[in-house]
Amino acid sequence: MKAQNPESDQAGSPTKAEMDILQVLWDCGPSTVRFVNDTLNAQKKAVQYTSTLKQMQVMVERGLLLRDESNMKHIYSAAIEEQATKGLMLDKIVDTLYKGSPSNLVMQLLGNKKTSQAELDAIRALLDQHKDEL
Amino acid sequence: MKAQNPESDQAGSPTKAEMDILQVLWDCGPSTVRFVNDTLNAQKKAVQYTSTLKQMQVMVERGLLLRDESNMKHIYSAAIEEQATKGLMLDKIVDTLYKGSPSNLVMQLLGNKKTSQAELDAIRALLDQHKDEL
DNA sequence: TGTAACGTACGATTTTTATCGTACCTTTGT
DNA sequence: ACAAAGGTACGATAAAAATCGTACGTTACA
Repeated sequence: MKAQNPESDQAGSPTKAEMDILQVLWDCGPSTVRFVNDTLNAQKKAVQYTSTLKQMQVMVERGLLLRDESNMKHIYSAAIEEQATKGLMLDKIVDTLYKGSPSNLVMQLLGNKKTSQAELDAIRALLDQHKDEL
Repeated sequence: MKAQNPESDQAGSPTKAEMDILQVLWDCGPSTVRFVNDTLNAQKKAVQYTSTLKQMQVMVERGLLLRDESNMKHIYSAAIEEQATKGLMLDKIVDTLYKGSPSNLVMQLLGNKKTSQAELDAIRALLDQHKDEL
């Protein structure tokens, strides 16, 4: 049986467009549709105001956003944590692309020409730091 | 102007369903639709034979698969490299989720409870090995 | 030889995501 | 009072991705 109450459903992974919106809210905090739309357009995403509005309304239904309607200009905010959300998405990537093994992913990263020396050093530092915490 | 010849187009990122099919071909080598479909179903993906067939036909059009029609049972094979393809997908993840910084991604991985001690050790070993190669 | 098993072709449809137009409400300045 | 500016609601539609049914061809073999 399907859940009666959509509100209580587990929010599925955000789609691409949804992630763009969430990122703005994570970066800038609770905002109006106007602000989010302007930000997206400033970021080279040409999109109509009503499209963004609609997306955000849908996202409220999906449980991805919260909406404060006490003012005429509704204020939207992310209903899910940035790190937790990205963590889940990364988990899925690790599972589907790297047989569930994070080290396989790191191997890919190391072999990737795009990963700069500075980044490699940073990764190493992270590992060392993490080691100390054990 | 749009390319006249779809064959020559750059294959866009594979979709979810397409990745499932590609993975089978990467793992098992050139195969028939029947084999791919059986494999998917054995992996808990309930999907009809004709659906898989259609997908694979579309993927040939998209340049993701090659097809040998010399036999009645066509033999399909991946037209793109596994590592290269996954590398591109990972790049996109790094860009959109981690501001283009691989170390940010690794940080997430380290903080992730799902990453076992053994995995952490493996990652460290990779780093050490990589260091030696410099 | 004819029928069951197994293949491909291909259109149609469903589902999911994304985009937009139009109607209409509220605030503000004149 | 009312027009302009700026909001929201909501249905329609487009675009993308995924699924499937049906028609039809070929092979194996009883």
